[in-house]
Amino acid sequence: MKPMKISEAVVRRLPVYLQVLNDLNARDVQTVSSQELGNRLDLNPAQIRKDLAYFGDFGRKGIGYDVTYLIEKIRQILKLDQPLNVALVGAGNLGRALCNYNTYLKDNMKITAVFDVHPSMIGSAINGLTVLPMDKLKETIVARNIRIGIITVPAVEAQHVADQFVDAGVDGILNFAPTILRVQDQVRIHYANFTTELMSLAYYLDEEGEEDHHEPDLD
Amino acid sequence: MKPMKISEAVVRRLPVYLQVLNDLNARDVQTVSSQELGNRLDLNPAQIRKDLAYFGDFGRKGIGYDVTYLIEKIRQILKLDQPLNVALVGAGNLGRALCNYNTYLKDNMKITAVFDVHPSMIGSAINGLTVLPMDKLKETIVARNIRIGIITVPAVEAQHVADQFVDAGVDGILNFAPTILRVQDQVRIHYANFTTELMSLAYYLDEEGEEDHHEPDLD
DNA sequence: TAGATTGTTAATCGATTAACAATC
DNA sequence: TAGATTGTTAATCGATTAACAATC
Repeated sequence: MKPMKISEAVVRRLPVYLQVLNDLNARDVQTVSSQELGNRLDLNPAQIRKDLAYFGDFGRKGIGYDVTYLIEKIRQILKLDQPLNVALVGAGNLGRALCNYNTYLKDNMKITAVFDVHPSMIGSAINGLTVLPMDKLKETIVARNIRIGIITVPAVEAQHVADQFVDAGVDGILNFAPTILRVQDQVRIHYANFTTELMSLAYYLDEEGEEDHHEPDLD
Repeated sequence: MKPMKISEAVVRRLPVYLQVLNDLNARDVQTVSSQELGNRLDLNPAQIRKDLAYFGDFGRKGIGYDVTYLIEKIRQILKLDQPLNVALVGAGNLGRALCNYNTYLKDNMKITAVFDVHPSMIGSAINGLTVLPMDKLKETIVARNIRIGIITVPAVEAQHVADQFVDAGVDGILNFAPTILRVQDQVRIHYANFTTELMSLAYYLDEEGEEDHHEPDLD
């Protein structure tokens, strides 16, 4: 257990490594080098080695990394080797889509409670879960040991939901609403906002065209 | 038109500035300082000023930034002042949720075509759009001047869909499938993967607890 | 004028990359 | 042994922040 501070950039790359490793594993690849991983991810091999070395000596000089072993190790680092209960507020289109994605069962992360403010929603079932009213939020989160809250309500309601999550004692929030949330420092917030993503993508349209995009006619 | 290279970090902050500015605008705030924006976003005011100064002199010394003017300018920078047509492949739960989010009409970005491989889906309507078969993809993208493709299919199909998007001539792809895509360099790919987001969030659980989280009993 | 706040330069900080001894 | 590849140190690169003259 090294007391070294790991940068957020490193932590964000770990799930991506895991993604590629799972893919290699599914194709029965036994061993992979940082070079090979770098190719697949458009990342510098030295960076990958350095990232992994923060957490231990997972590779073998002259050989590379054992795929299944590295998967196991990264899963441990990300705490995916133990169950993680998640609650979701907002049983609209997006919320329901996420609930149905409980494919990530294999990663031990599971949405175990769904809430909504709308009386018409309450009591309906989504992928085996009954939608609960907001006044059951705190007791459910405590009783089911829920650590993370997902917010899929409209932007105007998001802060209010966040406050209730924090009050109920969650440690992290994943916010899909297009708004900034203010919470106590010890609660971590990640944003998953596709509008933002789409906007930054829009910036780059034609951007490369300004350099040398004079397509030679190939007829 | 300065020939300066803008870093990706800067571009990714612009939509977030826009979010906050729209919020201020909705509450009839006329003017905002970098200090105030920094407070709301947990960002250094100097960074905000520097980010904006890459694109022009939008502020007034001693006063701050005019909210509506800055919104207009950022929208121009992100090319949100002109229509941007988007196509989506994968009319499952998530795909339908995104189509129904065409709230972002006000930003001129609009999903104008939806495709799916499953015959059972084809012909059905989602938020006014008819789901089309994949063999109509290229002609539709060309005909409707679609610049961006959204992928909401399972991971194993994602690369194939990406190839078709690239072949049809899109400039950017927003990929929701949990897999890395390989495309020609001039096509830009952004990833919107909540599993990844959830995993990196999981890493931080209890992390702050190791520092000094000895909650003083307050009874 | 005094106070506030920008745009920008210089200083600092941190992250990425190159290079290489260790070793499989 | 020769070739490959790690883990790690040092060098480089780039991004963030501090500081301040300009000016509203």
